[in-house]
Amino acid sequence: MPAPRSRPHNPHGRAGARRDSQELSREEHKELTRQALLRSALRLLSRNSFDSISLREVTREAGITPTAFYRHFDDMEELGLVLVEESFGSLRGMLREARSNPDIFNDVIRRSVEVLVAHVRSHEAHMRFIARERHGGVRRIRRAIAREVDLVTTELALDLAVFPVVGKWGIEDRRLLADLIVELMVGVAADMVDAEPGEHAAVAQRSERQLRLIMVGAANWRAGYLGRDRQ
Amino acid sequence: MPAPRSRPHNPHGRAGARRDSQELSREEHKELTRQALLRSALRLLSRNSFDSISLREVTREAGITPTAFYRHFDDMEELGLVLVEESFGSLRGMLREARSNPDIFNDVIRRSVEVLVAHVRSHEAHMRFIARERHGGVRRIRRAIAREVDLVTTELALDLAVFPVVGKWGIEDRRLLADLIVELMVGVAADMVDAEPGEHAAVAQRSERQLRLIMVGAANWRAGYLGRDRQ
DNA sequence: CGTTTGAGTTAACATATGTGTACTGTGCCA
DNA sequence: TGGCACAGTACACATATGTTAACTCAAACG
Repeated sequence: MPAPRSRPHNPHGRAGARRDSQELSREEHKELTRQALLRSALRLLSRNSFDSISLREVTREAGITPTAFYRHFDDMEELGLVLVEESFGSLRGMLREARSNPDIFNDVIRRSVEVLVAHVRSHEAHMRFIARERHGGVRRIRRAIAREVDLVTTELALDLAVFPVVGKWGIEDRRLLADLIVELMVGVAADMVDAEPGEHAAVAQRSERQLRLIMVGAANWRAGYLGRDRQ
Repeated sequence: MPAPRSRPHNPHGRAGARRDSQELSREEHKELTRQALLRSALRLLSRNSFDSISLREVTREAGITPTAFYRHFDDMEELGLVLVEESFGSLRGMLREARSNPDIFNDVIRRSVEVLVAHVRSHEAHMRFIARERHGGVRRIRRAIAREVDLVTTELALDLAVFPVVGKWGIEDRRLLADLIVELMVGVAADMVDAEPGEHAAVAQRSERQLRLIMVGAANWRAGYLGRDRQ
């Protein structure tokens, strides 16, 4: 018995990571290891896809026993759904904010891209997770992400009403445009998390120009949804 | 011993799937089980992501023993890379063809979308695989897909030279546009494999309109890459 | 201050995985 | 026709997984 069972409990093994049990209430502690689990999952998810990482890996990374996992989540899937929520938590509000103050419509584009870029930078792991699982292997997670993306699209479609030309379109057509824009932005986020940090600026600039091109198309769009373009 | 070991070899268990060993040469047979492995993998990949399916699952589905796998591929990864090749095999040629005959430029759009939709329909499993693994968990596969997408983009950028307005742009700007278009198309394919077959037409129509909007933007684009849109 | 609660532990289970080694038996070629 | 190549098999291995059951022991509560 080289290491006698003299450490028969040691709670908050690494989970707390800040300080020991001192001056932390019981539920504060629980919340802390819950966060540790989420962050551990996120770290593993930057290398592997969701349905290939195991419950045991996550707990190992978080510094707790496999069985303790069940104190926090029923399932790995449940943890994944929380990650989806987290990922879209702040983004939606920030994007809407970037679109308000419609002083100069031109700048709305640049600001939206800036917000997205900033969000990708500060929530890189989350966004990589979203990009990876958007069409990934776990049905419920795919659905959850689709729902969130849909919300963003719907909001954008509504906000587009204040734009000069587009504002006169029907909601259907504005949704079409919103869909195009959101799709582009998701693509940008996906490209960015795969790119080197040094390339972020280039990706951002490219997508800004593409967004601008779309807006030119919108400004010159006519004759409704079946309008022929005037090549 | 209810089932005595009286079946001590039985090659082509299910792999052949057509007929028994009769009238099939040795290497024809090998090719057949190779195909069986690829198709089995593809079937599993419609439900799970690549790095979560196991070698054993694939062989089980194909009707051979796990160890026989190594007669065909070194690795699951190698099998994955073959799937990437297969997925882009016919698509690229068909797309280029759809863009040739630039009689009426307007129709090029509709025809391109048609080709894509047809390809998605006839290669649904492959396209789902691509959509799923484009940002998926396995590095080398991601890279391989990126390379293929890049080729498609480059080809499109070149072909855009024959269009009336866009043709006068520099290659850089044409690549920007090509990139936008390809990104949209990949998104369409991804949406389509997730959608019910009944919705295919709607998705196709939506994307065609979006593509048209982009072309309107291109037609009215001016003052180079920093041009301000004329809202 | 004694009791209860519950986050975390250890131990054990049935089952799954990738891969090595040794085999078998048939299609093919000399 | 005899022998070899080799696609496929059987068996074994170390290791990994999800989950159950019974526990410990400190914080929170009466």
